[in-house]
Amino acid sequence: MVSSTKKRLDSWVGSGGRSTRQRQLVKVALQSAKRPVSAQDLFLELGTKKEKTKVSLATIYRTLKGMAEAGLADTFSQDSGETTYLLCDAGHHHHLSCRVCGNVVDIRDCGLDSWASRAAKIHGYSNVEHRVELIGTCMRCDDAG
Amino acid sequence: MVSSTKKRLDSWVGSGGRSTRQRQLVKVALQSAKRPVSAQDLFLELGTKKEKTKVSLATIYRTLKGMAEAGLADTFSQDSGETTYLLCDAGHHHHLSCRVCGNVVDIRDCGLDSWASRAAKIHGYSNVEHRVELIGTCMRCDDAG
DNA sequence: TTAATTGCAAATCCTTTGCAGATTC
DNA sequence: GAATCTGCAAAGGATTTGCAATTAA
Repeated sequence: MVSSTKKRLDSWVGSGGRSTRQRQLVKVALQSAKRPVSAQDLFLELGTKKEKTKVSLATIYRTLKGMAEAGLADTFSQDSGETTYLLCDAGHHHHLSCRVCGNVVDIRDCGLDSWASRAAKIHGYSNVEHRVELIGTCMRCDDAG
Repeated sequence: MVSSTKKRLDSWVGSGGRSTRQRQLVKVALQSAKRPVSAQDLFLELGTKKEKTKVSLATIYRTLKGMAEAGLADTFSQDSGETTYLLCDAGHHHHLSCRVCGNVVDIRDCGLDSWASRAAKIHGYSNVEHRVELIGTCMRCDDAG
């Protein structure tokens, strides 16, 4: 189980946000991740590098939250209770992730709107949004396994 | 955002589990809920009733977790961080919930398997599962609003 | 009887916050 | 220089766990 959300609020990075060493580090680290990562993950990663890349956990939490609220990242709730983040571009899309390695690819043009409306209408629900997650095995892991 | 899972493990209620006052109370309370409820919700609800229906928070957590693992309940991760539970029957299904009142109805026969496989194949993923959430406004809330 | 279960309180884990000092614009 | 950040440590909130007492079978 895992779920994602996206809010759209251009406070923060969009307007008024300042460019600091730590925010750059977090953004870059997030960009190079191919799968959702948690604040703790980034904290370890950044803290390990020999250079002066250390960023406090509090700042990482604040930065990730800000990016999510700005719509720059999608969030996922892991079963463990922690929240993970993945850089993503705007617009409606879903995620297809590998059950083995965790890699995620975006699915655009899902084409499920009419299906969703129909399904909802049957139960008397209107104004439907849908959220989909696909979990499979990616080619590489399939070959390896 | 909100997500659900279901594991299937017949430990617990299925085999070896004992029938206790507190487990009955939790089950009944869950049955009468039309929407996902948290351990805290049930704790308050049970603790409020005048009769001797009080169950400790720890037991409620343990019971809910057990029911989820036994496949008797679906779990949802709220944005707030808490986990909510909803009684559900077995088999593949999705949830359509009302964004206003939270009521949930099950969607069976989703018919999205081939759609999902196709979408996954395009990206080289095999063996796909899909998870869907529909969020709309139910008839009653639509009229009221 | 006896292994399973409960309650309570302490312990975890993840995340948020208050605040003083460091920074960016 | 002023409004924003950052870091640290303390605070929070949800959930889990250790353990002695209780209870179902």
